[in-house]
Order: sequence, then C-alpha cells, then structure tokens
Amino acid sequence: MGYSIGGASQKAGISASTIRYYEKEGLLPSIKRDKNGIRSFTDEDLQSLKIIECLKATGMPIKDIQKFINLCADGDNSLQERYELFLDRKAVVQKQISELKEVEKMIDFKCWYYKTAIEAGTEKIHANKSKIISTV
Amino acid sequence: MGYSIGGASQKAGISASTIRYYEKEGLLPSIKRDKNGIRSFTDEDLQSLKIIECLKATGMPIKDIQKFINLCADGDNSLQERYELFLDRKAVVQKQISELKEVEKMIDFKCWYYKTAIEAGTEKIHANKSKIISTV
DNA sequence: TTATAGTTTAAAGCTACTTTAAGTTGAAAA
DNA sequence: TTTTCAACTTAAAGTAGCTTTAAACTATAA
Repeated sequence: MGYSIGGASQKAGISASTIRYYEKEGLLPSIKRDKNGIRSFTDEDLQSLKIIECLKATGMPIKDIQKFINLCADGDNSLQERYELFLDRKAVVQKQISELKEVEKMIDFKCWYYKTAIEAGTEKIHANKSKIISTV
Repeated sequence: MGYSIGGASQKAGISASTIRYYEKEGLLPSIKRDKNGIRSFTDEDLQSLKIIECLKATGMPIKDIQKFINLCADGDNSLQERYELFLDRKAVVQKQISELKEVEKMIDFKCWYYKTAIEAGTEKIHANKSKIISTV
C-alpha cells in the first residue's frame, strides 16, 4: 500500500508541500500514484528523501541534487562521479562544522560579556576594549 | 575616514549588496554617510557585521536580528534579555553541530558504499540491504 | 579632460519553500 | 442514504534573503 504524503511527511519530518515541491523539481522521480492520482510512498522513497535532506544539509542547491538523482538513474556508469560528489560533500560538511564551532566560541564570549555586565549592573564595565568588543 | 562599502565588504567577507540590504532592514542603524551620501564604516560597524553574521549562522531570521539590534539601543535595560538570547542561540548552534555530525556519518556511509561498489565494478554488491541502503 | 572605478537607489530576478484557493475522494456519523 | 470531515490534488501567489540590473553620480588617474 505504501504511505500517503501525510504519512511520508511525518516519517521523514518534512512538510507535505516541500515533498510536493521536491517531486516537481525532479528530486523524486520514482514516486507512484494510485488511479486517483494520489501519491504512494515506499520505504525506498523515504530513504531517497533522507539522502536529499542529507545533501541539502550540506548546502547543496536543489538543481545539483537533481543532477545527482539523474546520475543515480545512470547506474554503474556514474559510480565514480557519485563517489566524488560525496567526497566533496564530506569536505563541505566538515568546513561547516568547524565554522559553527567558531560561531559557538563567539556566542560563548557574548554569554560571558552579558553575564558579567548583568552582575555589574551595566555594560559599561566592558568599555575601552573596543578592539575586542563591539557595542552590538 | 572609515571604510567604503567595498572595503567593508572585503574586510567582513560579505558582499556590498548584502550589506546594503542589511542596512535597509535596520540591522546597521549606526552607519554614517558623507555629504554625498556615501557610506563610511567604522571598526565598530565591522564588529556589528560580525555579530550579525554570527546570529545569522545560527539560522536566526533577519527580523529577529533586527529586534536584537533594537534591544542593544535600549542599553542596560535589555542586558538580561540579550543574555538569554545568546543562551538560546548557543543551544541552537550546538544542535546544528550535532545534526551536521549525523550528516557527516551518512556521507561517510555513502563514501564507503560507492568505494566498495567501484571496487566490485557494480552497485549490485549492495543489493538486498534494502532496510539500510537506498538505491539513491 | 575624459575615462574608469566605485558609489548611490529602486526595482526586478532568483531560490527554496509556504500558503492559499478551489476542487476531488473516501470513510464515518447522522 | 446523505452529508460532513479529513486528507488528498493542482496552480498560483506570497515570503525570505539575497543578487542582479539599470541609471545616475563622483572622485581620481592618465
């Protein structure tokens, strides 16, 4: 029987309208319909959605994901190309993680900045550190 | 003298048009202009840009960043609120990091999947692992 | 003095969705 | 049996966060 779009949406944690949009953009070419035109999702379709979300999480544009989906349809001919695609994505996601760690450091600093300012009753205690601290 | 928008753009690693957009959205209320209307950025303005980028990196919408900028103008009255905002953002960024680590794991799996498939000459070696592996 | 490089604004274009509107379908309640 | 309700369908419009384009202005270097 498969899942309805509502069921697939719940299982995948993606809104139904986003799934429809992905299908329209060619990211889900294998989704079947019943005689009334209602979509029926298999477990494989849900796995495809997971891969799509994974690539999207690395910041890959929809059009590039669509190209990857096309590569999959090419079968064994595109194995090397798909391998390299994931090697590239690994580098991207590692960069993203290290950038977010820097962001976390900055946030930690701001937490300290405000905590000490609250204790002192005023932000002024951090004055004349202009090179290090902005007023924003 | 301060920096021109081009100089600020280079220093901050943000495009000039994005900076203009941020100013228009009220994220940079303190940027001065010369008599001809040309923007002049101080080092403090660049620091503000860094904080904006930091909040944006946590996925904070422009409108919420704008609210934070307004809080800053409230001075010491909003210290507690700003502190809590950064505590929230710390939790968000930590979640983002752990999610990206999961994404990296999935990519690692895909790298292994394609590497072994290339060695075998075909993706078929991974057949009947349907619960674990999708064809996409 | 005239290029050219950089600035300005407003408006249009783009991506990745989300929301709305109007219609269809199947099952449960009256 | 009828009707009502939730869930599905599509097309089109709306939104966020930029980017690009067009037309105008300005400072400096050749």
